[in-house]
Amino acid sequence: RNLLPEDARTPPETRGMDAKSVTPGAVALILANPTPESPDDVPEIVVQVLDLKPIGSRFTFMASDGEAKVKAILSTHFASEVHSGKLQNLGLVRILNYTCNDIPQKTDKMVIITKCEVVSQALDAEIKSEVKIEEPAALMKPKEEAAVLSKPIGGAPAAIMLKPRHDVKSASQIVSEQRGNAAPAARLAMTRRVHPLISLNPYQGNWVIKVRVTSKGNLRSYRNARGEGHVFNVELTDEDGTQIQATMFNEPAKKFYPVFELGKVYYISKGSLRIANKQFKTVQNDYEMTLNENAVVEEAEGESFIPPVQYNFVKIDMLGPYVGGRELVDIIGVVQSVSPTLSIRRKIDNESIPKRDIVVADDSNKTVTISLWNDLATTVGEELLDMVDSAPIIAVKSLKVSDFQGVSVSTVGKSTLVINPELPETEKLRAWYESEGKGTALASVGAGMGASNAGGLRSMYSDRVFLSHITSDPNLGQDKPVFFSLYANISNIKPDQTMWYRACTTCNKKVTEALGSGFWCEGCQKNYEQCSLRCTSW
DNA sequence: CCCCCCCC
Repeated sequence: RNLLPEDARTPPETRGMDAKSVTPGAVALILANPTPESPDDVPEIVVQVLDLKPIGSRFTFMASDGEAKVKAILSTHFASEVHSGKLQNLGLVRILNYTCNDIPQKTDKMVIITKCEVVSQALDAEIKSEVKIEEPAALMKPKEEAAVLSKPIGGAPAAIMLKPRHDVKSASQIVSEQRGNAAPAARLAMTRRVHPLISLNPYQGNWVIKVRVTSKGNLRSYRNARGEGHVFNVELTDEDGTQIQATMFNEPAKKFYPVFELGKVYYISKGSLRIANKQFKTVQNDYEMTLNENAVVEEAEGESFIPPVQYNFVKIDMLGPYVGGRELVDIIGVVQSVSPTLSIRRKIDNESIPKRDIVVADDSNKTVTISLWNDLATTVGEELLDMVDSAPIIAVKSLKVSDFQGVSVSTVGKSTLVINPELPETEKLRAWYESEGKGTALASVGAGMGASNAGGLRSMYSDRVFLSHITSDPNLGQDKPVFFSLYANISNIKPDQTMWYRACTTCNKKVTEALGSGFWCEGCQKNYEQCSLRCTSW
């Protein structure tokens, strides 16, 4: 392990906002010490930010010391610094902790910055040093690192002496030592450095992560064309807030199901990573993890707590694009009504499942029906029924959006519901409800669509339209009416070739709007309150 | 390798 001697480091008290330039040789310093154990092992490193750009929810840039450059990626939690304008392109940042993403057979190194501070906002130009240096020490193989001597560059520390590390113990080492009876494999894993989740990749398997179980799925069995088996998923979150989904199959699924507990913290090693299928992604990570029988999972004791749930609330009037999709949504709203519990018989196996419908409203001035299932229907639903008169606010995580009644939502196995959550949104909603919502007759988000579609084509979004209960499916032919809803991109609909008209829900013939209300159907010779929307071509 | 999640 490569470390700077104490006197080569800049004392923390001199690390201020006063640095006006980069640390000469900074890139070489980083690459010579690719995985510092803690911020104490990181010398003064100030780099200039070049080519700052977003990649997904994160930002990358080229970290420049005026001479050499290295690709850098900022942990997700620095995104706000960029958005706020504090961290700017051409600005200076002091790197306080980092880890290098070491992909074998790849020459381009990447520094993952886990801690940094802004030293200066954008300078006028890119800093370019006149000094030429030779190959950075970085290109050496790990075994050769032990005796690196860095070159004196400008005003940089004269010599970078390296010493074996024995002075700083990582938390995992301490835990490891306290647990002398751990399995040898586990103990070995523990003595290694804890990697930030963001640094993991499919090409390098030698890591240990320290993560909290922030979602635990059921141990399910499945049967399909490829065979049958058992499967079990967890969502893991590290201290940077990076998340990954881990999957176990068959024996490992059974083995680890009782090991992983919601809210507990674990050291994990010897898992494998693969590119996550975008279609089924439940967390923000390009990769997903598989744990097989060789995986090492060790609880970090004394660190258990139920983490604050991270919500991504969708306003009720914005549920449309999620209809029929796989993406689950979170909703926060005021409970307006709670139905009795019903027993629903599942078609596939005749099993009875308790269900309860509740109606919630939010400050988009819309309501939506939420179907609660199982425990959420019985226990939680009963609690809601008891307090419905006080208009409780609920936060529901992981809801499936369907087109029933135009738009409605339903809990799934992993859904959670919190009554009167301590969130800023709760206060906002309460204020809205008291001042406005309570005294207003709010419409269901699905009203005017679905069975009660009387309004024709509704354009809710700039790039798409919501069509509900179209009575002709172009795949089935005009004469075979079906009922379905969809969101279609406007670009897929050719306005000049498309005729929209209102059709009778009974005979599917064109109807005319009746005087007063409803629709007159010539075919039925009857007045209807509802009609459907039909299109003659796609 | 799952990715289903119930009923109208």
